Amino acid sequence: MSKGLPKRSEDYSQWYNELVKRADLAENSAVRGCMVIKPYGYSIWEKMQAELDRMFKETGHTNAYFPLFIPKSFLSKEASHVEGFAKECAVVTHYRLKNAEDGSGVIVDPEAKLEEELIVRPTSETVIWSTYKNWIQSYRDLPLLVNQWANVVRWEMRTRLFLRTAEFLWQEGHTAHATAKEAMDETMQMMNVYAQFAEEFMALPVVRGRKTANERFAGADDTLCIEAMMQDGKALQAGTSHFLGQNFAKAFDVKFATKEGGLDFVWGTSWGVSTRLMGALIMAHSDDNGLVLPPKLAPTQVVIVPIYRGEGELESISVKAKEIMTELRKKGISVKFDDRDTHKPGWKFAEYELKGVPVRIAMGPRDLENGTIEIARRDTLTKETFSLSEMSIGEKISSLLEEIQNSIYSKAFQFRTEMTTEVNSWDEFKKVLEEKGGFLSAHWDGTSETEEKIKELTKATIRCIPLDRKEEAGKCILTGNPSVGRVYFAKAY
RNA sequence: CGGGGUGUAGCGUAGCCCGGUAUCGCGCCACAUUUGGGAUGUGGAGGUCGUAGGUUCGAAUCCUGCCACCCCGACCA
Repeated sequence: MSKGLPKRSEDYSQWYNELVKRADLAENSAVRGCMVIKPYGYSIWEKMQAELDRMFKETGHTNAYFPLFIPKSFLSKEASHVEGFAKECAVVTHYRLKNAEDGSGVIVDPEAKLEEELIVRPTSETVIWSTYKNWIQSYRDLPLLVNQWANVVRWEMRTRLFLRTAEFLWQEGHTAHATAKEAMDETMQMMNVYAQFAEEFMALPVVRGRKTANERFAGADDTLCIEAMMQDGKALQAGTSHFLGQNFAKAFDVKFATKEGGLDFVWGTSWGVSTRLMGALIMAHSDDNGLVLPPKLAPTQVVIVPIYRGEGELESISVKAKEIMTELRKKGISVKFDDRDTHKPGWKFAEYELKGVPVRIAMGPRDLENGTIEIARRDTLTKETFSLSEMSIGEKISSLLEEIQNSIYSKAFQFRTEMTTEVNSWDEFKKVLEEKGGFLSAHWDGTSETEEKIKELTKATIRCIPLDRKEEAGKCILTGNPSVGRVYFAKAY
C-alpha cells in the first residue's frame, strides 16, 4: 500500500474514494453499484443505528419488519409515487433456476414466471400502507408509530460508496395519524430528531428546512429535510421527513372511524436516513491524513500504543497500560491496547490517524520513568505530555473526548458559516457559486420554472427553504419578481 | 443511459504504437539487526496480463463483443 492519501485540495472526490477504501470502511463488490461495508465501517454504522434507534423509541416508535418484495400493482396505486421511482426499480420476474441443457451453467427457468412481478423495494410506503389498512379501523388505533431498519434498492446509474449505491441500508419510519396537524407535528418532530442526531453525535451542523415542490418526495405533500455542507462546498441532504397527507391512505383505502362517528382517511408521515450519513460523516470532518471521527461515533475512542525495546519493557508498559484501560473503561470509554509486535509505533500512529481514532496514548520507557503518557488528538494532530499524578486519567480522557466532540462540531459550524453567502444579484450568484461554492442565500420568486431555469444554468438547486428564515421582501435573483424570503441554493451530492 | 478514459501479483505501475511468455515499487513469507512518527539488510513466494471470441507459427501487445471501475453529462437520497 502506498503512503499518503490524495490531497483534498487537489482532487476531492478521489480523496474521498481512497479514504473510504484505505480506512477500511467499504469497498466495491462483485455486484455492480453495490458496496461491501467492511467491519470497521459497519461498526460506525452500528453506532449510528444504536443512537437513532434509541431516539426513535424515546419518541414512541417501535420497530417492525415488512417484506423486501412489493407486488408491482402496489407501486402504481399512488400516481406521483410511481413516477418518482419507476425508473430505478429492480424487478423479480421468475422464481426458479435450472441447469442449462448444454451444461453451460444455470439459467432462468422460463416455466417459472411469476404471475405478478415483484419489485425490490425502493422504499416501503406501498407495502406498509396496504398492511395498515388492516391494522387501522378506529381512532383508537391511532397514532400508529412504526419504524423499520432495512435495505432498499434503487437502480442508480452512477454510484459512489456510501453516497449513492444501488442497494443501501436505512431506516424508514411510517406513521399514521387521525389529524393533519398531528401528522405534520410528527414530520417536524422527526426532522428535529435527525437534526439533533447529526449535530450532537455526528458533530455535523445542519440546516433545517423545507423542500420545494420540485425536490419533494414523490407522494408527499410536504418534505422537511436536514442539509449539511461538505468540505468541498457541496451540500448533502442528510435526512428527510415527509408529510404524506392522505395520499397513501386514499391509494390504499385506509379509513378510520372518528371520535365523532364519522369515517375519514388517515394522515401519514414517513422519514428516513441512510448509510449516506456515513458519507456525510467522512466528508464533513476528515483531512489529508485520513478519517476524523467524532468520539461519540468512533468504534474505538482511545488507542494505547506502547513504545519499547525488548520483552521486558513491553511487559512493564503493559502493566501500566492495563491499569489505564481499566480506568477508562470504568468511564465507559472504548479503548484498545495495540501491543502487536508486528508493526512499529510510527506505523501504528499513521494507521490510527487514517482510521480516525480520536485519541492516541503513547507510552514508552521515558514515560514509565517519569509517570507520564503522551496524549495525541486526532482532530488537531496535537500532542501533549500528561502527568498521571496530575489528575485521574479517566477524568482527563473523558473531558478530552468531550472537548474533541465539541471542537469538531465548532470547526464544521464555522466552516458552514463561512460557506454560506448572501447574494443579491444574478452576477453575484454565478460568481460566488463558481468561485466559492457553499450555500447561497438568495431570493427566489417561488416558481418551479425559475428553480428549473437556475438549475439548468448553474447546476445549483434549492437545497431547502430554511425553517428559521426571516420574512424579508426581496427580488428573485433570476427574474426580479417579488420574493418573501431567502432560500438556500447549492450544488449538491 | 450518452461522451471520454482505464483495466498487467494483495495495492500502485512499466511494457502495448512497432506481436516472441512480463518491469519496478509497496505489501507478503523467513532470518538478523531494529522499535519516541509509516525501519534496514539478506534471501524467498506470488501473474488465467478484466473477460469471451477472432487474426497469427506465436497475443499483455492487433481486431470484435461483454464486464468492471474512474471522469464529464442526464437522473437521484
